[in-house]
Formats: sequence, C-alpha cells, structure tokens
Amino acid sequence: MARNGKERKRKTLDDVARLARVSPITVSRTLRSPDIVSPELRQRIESVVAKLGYVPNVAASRLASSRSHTVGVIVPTLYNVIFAEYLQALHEVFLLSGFQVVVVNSRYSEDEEEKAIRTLLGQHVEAIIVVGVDHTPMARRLLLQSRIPVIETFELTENPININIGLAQSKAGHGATKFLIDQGHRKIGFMVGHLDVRAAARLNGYKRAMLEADLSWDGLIATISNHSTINLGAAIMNMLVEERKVPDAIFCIDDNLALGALMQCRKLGLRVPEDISILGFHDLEFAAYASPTLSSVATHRRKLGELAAKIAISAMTKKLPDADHRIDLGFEIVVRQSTQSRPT
Amino acid sequence: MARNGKERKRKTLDDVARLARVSPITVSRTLRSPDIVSPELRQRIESVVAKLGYVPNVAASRLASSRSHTVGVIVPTLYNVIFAEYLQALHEVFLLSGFQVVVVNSRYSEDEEEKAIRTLLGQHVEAIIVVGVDHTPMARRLLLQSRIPVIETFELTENPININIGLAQSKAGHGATKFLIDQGHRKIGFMVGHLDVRAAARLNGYKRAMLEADLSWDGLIATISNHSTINLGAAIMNMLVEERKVPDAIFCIDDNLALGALMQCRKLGLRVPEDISILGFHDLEFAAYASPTLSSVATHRRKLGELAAKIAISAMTKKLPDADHRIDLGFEIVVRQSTQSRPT
DNA sequence: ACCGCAAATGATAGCGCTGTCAATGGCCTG
DNA sequence: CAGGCCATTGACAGCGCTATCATTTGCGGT
Repeated sequence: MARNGKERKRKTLDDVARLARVSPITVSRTLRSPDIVSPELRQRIESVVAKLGYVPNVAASRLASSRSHTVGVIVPTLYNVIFAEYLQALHEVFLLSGFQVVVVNSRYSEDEEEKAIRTLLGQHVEAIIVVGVDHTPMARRLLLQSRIPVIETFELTENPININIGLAQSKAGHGATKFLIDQGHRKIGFMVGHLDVRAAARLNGYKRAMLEADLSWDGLIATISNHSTINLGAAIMNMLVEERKVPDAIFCIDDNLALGALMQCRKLGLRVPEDISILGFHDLEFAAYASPTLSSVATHRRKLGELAAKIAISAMTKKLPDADHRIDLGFEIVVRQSTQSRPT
Repeated sequence: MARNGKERKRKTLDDVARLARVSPITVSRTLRSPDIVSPELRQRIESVVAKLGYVPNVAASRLASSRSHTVGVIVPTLYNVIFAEYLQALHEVFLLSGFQVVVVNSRYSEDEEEKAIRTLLGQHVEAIIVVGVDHTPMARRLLLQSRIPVIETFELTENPININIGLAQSKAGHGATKFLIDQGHRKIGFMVGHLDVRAAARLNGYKRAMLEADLSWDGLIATISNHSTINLGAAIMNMLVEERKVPDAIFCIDDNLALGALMQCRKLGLRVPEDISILGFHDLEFAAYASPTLSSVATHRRKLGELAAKIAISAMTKKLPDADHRIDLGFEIVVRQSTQSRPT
C-alpha cells in the first residue's frame, strides 16, 4: 500500500497545545514531568498527544536544552563478535538508565575515528566511549577539550585522556607466550591476520617474552593480512605446513585463527597437541567445544562494556571530576586440550 | 589529568564567522559545499575552524534544515552474531553514502520496539529498518504515518508497511524439515531455546511439514527457554538423552544449539550422523569446521543488510513512491556431515 | 477579612543553524 | 559602453522546543 497521501506536516508541540487549549510549555511539562501538572490537564493533553500521534522533535529539544541524553560509542568493527558482545553490554546498561547510544564504526582507521568523534561531539553526546588508546592528535585534542567523560577501553595506557578501562594487551601477549615457554616449548610461532593496534601490542608482548627466554622469533611470525576468520587461520596453517615451518606451539591472535589452524592440522594429519600446541585469544564460546578443546586467553569484554557504561554514567551524573580512573581488567589463561607440556 | 578548567563555552558558527570576519552563513556554506565559496575565504575560514576546534551542532542543523542524514535500525539483540553481521553490512553501505546510523535494541519486545520507533522518529531519521514484521498497533501506525521509507527485514509478510526484504521463516522451517523427511527420517525432533517470533515461524513450518508427511511431533519438541547458546544446545540434548527421547534426526533452531547438541552427542557416545542427524540454521562460520561438519540452512544476512540499506537509500533519494517492494532472499540447505539418509 | 505563600500555568526569549531572497561586483556580448 | 548574467556574499526569519521569570489562583493562619 502506498502511504497515506495527505501532505500533513509533522505535528508539533504547538499543535497539541492548541488542540488541548493550553500553552505549549504546559504540554512540554506534561511530557517531561507529568507530576507537576494537574491531573485533568495532564489527561486532556495526553489524549491529544495520542490522538495526534505526536512525537517530540529531539533536535529542537536538544537545541533548546543543550542536553542530549545520548552517549557515543566508537568501535573498529562490528563484524568481530568481541565488539558485538561489548556493545551489547554497553547498550543494556545505558538504555536502562535512559541514555541513547549512538554507535559509530571507525573501521580500524584513526582518521575515521577522528571523523566519528566529530560526528559524536556535534551531536552533543554526553560521554564518549572509544575502543583503544591511539588517536590522531586532533582527535585527542577534541576529546580533551570536550568537557565530557571520555572512556578508552580494551587497552591500557599510561596517559589516558580521562578514564581508561581494559587490559594490557602487551602483557597478555607476554603472558600467553610465557605460558607456552613454561610448558617447555622453544619454537613458538605467532599467527596473526590484519595487524591492528591491539594485535601489534600482543605481538610485542610475545617478542618480549621470547627475548627474556633467549629465544628468537625469526621466521616464526606467520601472517596473511586479512580479517581474522576461521578460514584465514586454516590458510595460514596450510602455508606453514607447505613451507615446512610448523613450530612446536603457536599463539594465535584470536580464536578464529586458532580454530582454523586446529581444523587444518587435523585435516593434514598433524596431531594437536602432540605435534603442535595451539593457543587462542579471547576465549570465544566455541573454544570450549572445538575438538580438541581450545586453550585460550580469556578477556572480559562483557564486563568491560558493563563497567565502562556504569562508570560513564556515574561520571556524567555525579559531577565528581572522577579522579581519572584506570582499571585493569586483566586476563586469564584457560588451559584446555589444545596445549600440552613438551616432554623434554 | 583533570580537564582544562576554563569554562569556555562551545564554539558556534558565529564565533568562527566573527574571527574570520565573514557572515555566519558563509561559514555554513564553507562547511557544507566548499566549492561555492571563493578559495581565499574558504581557506581563511577553514583555518579558523581548525584553530577553534569548531564542531557544528547537529541539533541546530537538523532543526533548521529538517534533514537529519540519519537512519534508524532496530534489532532485537546484538548478542546474536546474525544481527551483528547484518548490522555491519548496513553500516558499511550507509556510512559510505554519508548517512549516520542509529542502532536501537528492542530486546525482543514489541513494546520496547515501539519505544525505539518513537525515539527514532523523534530524531527525524530518514528511514527505519526494523527486524521482523510484528509490531504493536501503535508502532505500525507510527511507521505508516511517518512518511519515510520503512524496511522490514528477516521475515516476509503479506502485508508489509512499506518495503519488506527477508526470507519466509516458516517456509525455511518447512524446507529444513522436509529435507530430513526426504532423507527417510520419521522421528524428527525440533530443538529451540527462547521462542521468538522467527523461531515460532520456523516451528510452524516444521509442524506443517510433519503434518504433510503424516508424522506427529508429539513429544518431539525439545526446549529450555533461554538464549540460544552452544551450552544450551548441549543441555537440551542432555535432557533428551536422559529422558530417552532421542529422535532419529533433529532440526535445531540455530547453529549454536546444533553445535552444542553435536558436542553433547559425542560426549555421550551417540554417533552423528549414524545415530542421529543434526541440522542447524543460519550456517554460521563454525558450522563448516565442527566435527563432524554441521549441515545447516544458510540464510543471507550480509546480503540482506546490504540490500536493505541500498533500497533504503534509493527510496530516500529518488522519491519514487517505490512500488512497495517485497523481496524474498530465500535460503539454502547446506548439506554436510551431520545429516545422512536413513537406511530403510 | 487580610496577607503571604505554594501550586499551577503562561509569556518571552532564545538555543545554533539553514532556507530564501537580496545585494554586490566583475565580466561578457553586441 | 549599456545591459544582463553569473559568481559571491550577506540579511533575515524562522525550525520546535525549553529555561526562566511572571502571573494567576487557592488556601491557611491570625
């Protein structure tokens, strides 16, 4: 069916006011704080609102009140479950507290992130929650002078803009590698697809751990630059096998790669963990159900989202300058079947 | 560090104009269509904008122009990868065309959906894309009289508000069941967690297929009401085994349940597909990597998102009343190892 | 019966931007 | 050199709502 043809203009507060024979401001009050309007008027107004199907124009409301009840969230991608889970957690907390959430996608680019920040500031969001701690100088400046709470998540930095919640990616990479070293592995590979900032930090941690153990990572870093998927993991593992570069153990930048590697090993007759130990990252749900089950580094992204939202809310409402927080959520190595100690 | 203490007010167009010694409208033009402003002025203005860190106030802009360049998207949850993928696809297309996307979460509730619709309309979104075709009467009315393109996705209805793209869930449920019947199975179970609208439609399809084949579904519908997760699938399968109700084949409402069921079967020594065939839904990435690999019904959600966005855009720009579309994206049964014909 | 105060409602003046039309000046054409 | 056109720039008036202050009304205390 075609739409209703009447070119009726969108209803405004004034329309409601006229029909209800009250002043516009009274309608406004009825909508925002019903309890300060007399019951008769309130009812009369509410019925007109319903009859007209009136919906307030937020743009006008925001402009007039300079309040937006909106928070901005910037993520690099939604395709990765990690961020979807985190987002969902954020949403839950914010919606419950009456905030609207605007999500913008930076596609792993600092320039797009800066653009996103402009977009969000232009909307007068009352807080910004952003994944990562690396920004363009201009983005940083915009955030600093925005005078709203800014929460940087997922990573940790010495030098947060305002509030920082996450885990030390490099420490996690270090911990994971150390774990494999302690299991007696020497030739420890590192598998990664597209090397984003956090992946790079984990790689640094890996190198640090190798260095400390006097091991070299020469020829051990396996990569095909692409989004991490199960397929990609299989492809990279395949490449390793073909080039006869299969290590004793391999730390994969995330569970998708790890699962792909796992499956490819099985397909090629490599035994996991006997021939090669595989360690993933993020502990996605399927890790516990792969076969063999996948060891992984658990990160706490739902908790992260929840916490970030709660702290943002408290920073927005209590105007405590909120002694700039820095919260380390840490990580845990979940040991399952895909890794084992190397008999010496 | 505490923020910069100066209580400087946010910069406005006028501030920029004053500093650049031009009229505000010229600044506005410089920002929106630089090419119609002389190069000298443009440069002067741009440098002032940069110096001041000026960010336009969208609320004002929207109010004045009654254009928002924003589209609203309503999804029931982000926790489910399905919707995350769909959203990502939407995002990609919209951002490329200069639209901003506001995502709202209805948490599988029609009332929350109505609230979401109000929110979005109040923001003057220029199109609304919503998952599903079931709405409260008021929501429907609001959408109908909104005079913006409304795109209902994922399901198909006889009676769309405006544009409808998706697949016939009930037909998919029917097709999947028919497939199992054709393989010679008779005792075909149906596994579901929380029974949302689309799950219910698939269930209907299942019943229809069973009925057509003169089969009963009595005692064959296995459920524990909860979000679909791998864990839940394992739990439900466990329940079936304990109650000695294991069917010949089981159609799971999604791949999470299916994978969980698969793993639980293996754990309990039930052979898949010899003892029981398992069919999933959605064909998530891991389906191809489970062991045995998981047969599933492929749905095309990225394509869905992409298409929905493209159609929305064309409906917004060309003001063709856009002879109300209804597009069936269909589904495909991807046969892998977890299902097999029953020897008769 | 008077005053004062609280509760309910209204009037006014913007919020910061853009649509619209007007004004200015330079250049081309015949 | 007049007339007209185009390219730039500006003036003005809102967009639809809310903050703020003002007004009206009702009622209790003395």
